Amino acid sequence: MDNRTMSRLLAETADLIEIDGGDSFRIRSYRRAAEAVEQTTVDLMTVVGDTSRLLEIDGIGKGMAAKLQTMAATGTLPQRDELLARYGAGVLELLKLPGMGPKTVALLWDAARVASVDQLAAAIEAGRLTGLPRMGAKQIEKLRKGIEDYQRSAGRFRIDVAEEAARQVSAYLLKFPGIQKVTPAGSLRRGRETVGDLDLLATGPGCAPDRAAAAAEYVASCPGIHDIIAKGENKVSFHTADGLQVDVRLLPAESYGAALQYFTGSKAHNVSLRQRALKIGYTLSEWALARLDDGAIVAAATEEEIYAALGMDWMPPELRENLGEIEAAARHELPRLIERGDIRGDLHMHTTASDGRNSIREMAEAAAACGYKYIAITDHSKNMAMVHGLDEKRALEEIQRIRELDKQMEGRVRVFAGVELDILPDGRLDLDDEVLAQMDMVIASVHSRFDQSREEMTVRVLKALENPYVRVLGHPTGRLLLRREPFALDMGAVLRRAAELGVAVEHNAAPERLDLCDRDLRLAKELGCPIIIGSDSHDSGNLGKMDYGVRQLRRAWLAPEDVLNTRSAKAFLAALRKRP
DNA sequence: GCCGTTTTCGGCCCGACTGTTTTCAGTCG
Repeated sequence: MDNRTMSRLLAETADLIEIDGGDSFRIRSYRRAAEAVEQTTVDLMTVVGDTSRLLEIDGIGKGMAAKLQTMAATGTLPQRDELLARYGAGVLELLKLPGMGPKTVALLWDAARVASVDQLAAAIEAGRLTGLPRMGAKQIEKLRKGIEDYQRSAGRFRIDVAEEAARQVSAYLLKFPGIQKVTPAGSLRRGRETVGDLDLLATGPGCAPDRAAAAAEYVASCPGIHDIIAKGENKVSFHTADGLQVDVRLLPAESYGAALQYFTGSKAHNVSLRQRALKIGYTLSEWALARLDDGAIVAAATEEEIYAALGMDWMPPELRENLGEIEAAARHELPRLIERGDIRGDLHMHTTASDGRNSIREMAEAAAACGYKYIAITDHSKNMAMVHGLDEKRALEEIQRIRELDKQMEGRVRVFAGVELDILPDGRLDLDDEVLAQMDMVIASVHSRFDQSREEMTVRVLKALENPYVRVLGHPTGRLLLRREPFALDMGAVLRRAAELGVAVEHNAAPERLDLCDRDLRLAKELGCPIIIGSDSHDSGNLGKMDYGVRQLRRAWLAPEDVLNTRSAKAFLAALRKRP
């Protein structure tokens, strides 16, 4: 059983205890443990026999350690099984409906024996909900709509999709005379690869408490709104046509910093920060940091002054996940995170030779315009027949063309010759070594066969790493965001071997991939595995999308020196050629 | 159920919005 499954079982147990009316602090403990298990870079299956290793993890005490051991041994958790037997598996899904919390689920189960989304829909149709406590006509209509939305919407949205929506709504908001500034908060600001809903914070003279009503009216008539979820004095929530929930908050300038801090989150970061505030006699809310005794405001206008009043440095939103950033900020030891401008070369791109839209020259010119000093052209190889992948002959021809163009660019941008190989199901590569020997950079990627088991996939990748010409492991998790599950792989074993061999692991920055999650990246750094980032551009207009991938690197606390392509072209090549 | 400059018991984050209330419970972020 992997960490993710253990985490899910713990989180579901928390939900079930909550429906069952259990102690709220115990529920919180399960949730905290679920998060800790999800975040840790330790593969719990390998240390589960050693209780002291489990207790080292924050949020895991004696009780949770025993539960982890039970799960590892039996594949299940008795508490969860017991509650599931009582309420049915459907109640967990019921909890995902908007406006549906544990109390309502319990009520529906007690009063109407509703235990799934389908049963709820049927109960509403049959009118069996009327007359129940807290179940007026409006509430029932809300549930009916909630079911519709739930069945329509896919859940989370890719960061680039959310960012485009944020750009459009912001542009509309800024046309209102009383709104001067709009900032996205929430998981978009923290740079998560997907966002559940979009938080936009607006401020300006028109957002003052006595004047915000007109602004709220204006927000509610934003073009493209599918339906309004809520409209208050300083908040308007709506769905866009494609199902993205947008929350717009109107805030006075004097508390903008407190609101920005609060709505950026994460939830775990905020809880931890508030506990810290209480310990030194302050209370923190979305309106201000204030003294507990007389309520006098200590800081509110900017994030910097709030963190400073708590004895901490301001920290980039990407770090705010309660993974040690609060302690580091208090010790004034926050890392200098990598930035987009630190990246000196883009190392993964395709041209018209395989499935790209532009020529080598066009890609090189676009890279120069982006400020890059070097690029690697890495078209697909022959096994990828559907994209006209290169066989040995064409690969050699392409190397020639790249060498010529490199000369013609006269050092404005160095152009390296590379290839994105396919790792065949048995671990062999699909081009001959004689050809690979002439490449500056060979990326080996898995492109097919998602039906292999975790063990088979691990063996396959480990075998490919042994080829001495392989310098980079490309999209090693096979993750395509929101489309299908990545293939299972023993990342610990793969990254450890890659580190031993000096093979770099690539974080693929294309927004639909972002295939190393921040946990994988933290693990790679811990194991000393070289890391590179590439845009996987198929289009010269795409190179700027590197930004999304860089934000994942920042979320994993990576500094410029942790990433190979922050180095000069020469130093980069030298690092790649370190392999014997 | 976890945790400790509050340390082995007694704490555990905070406010807005909604709908159904007639002073508040539930949900959300």
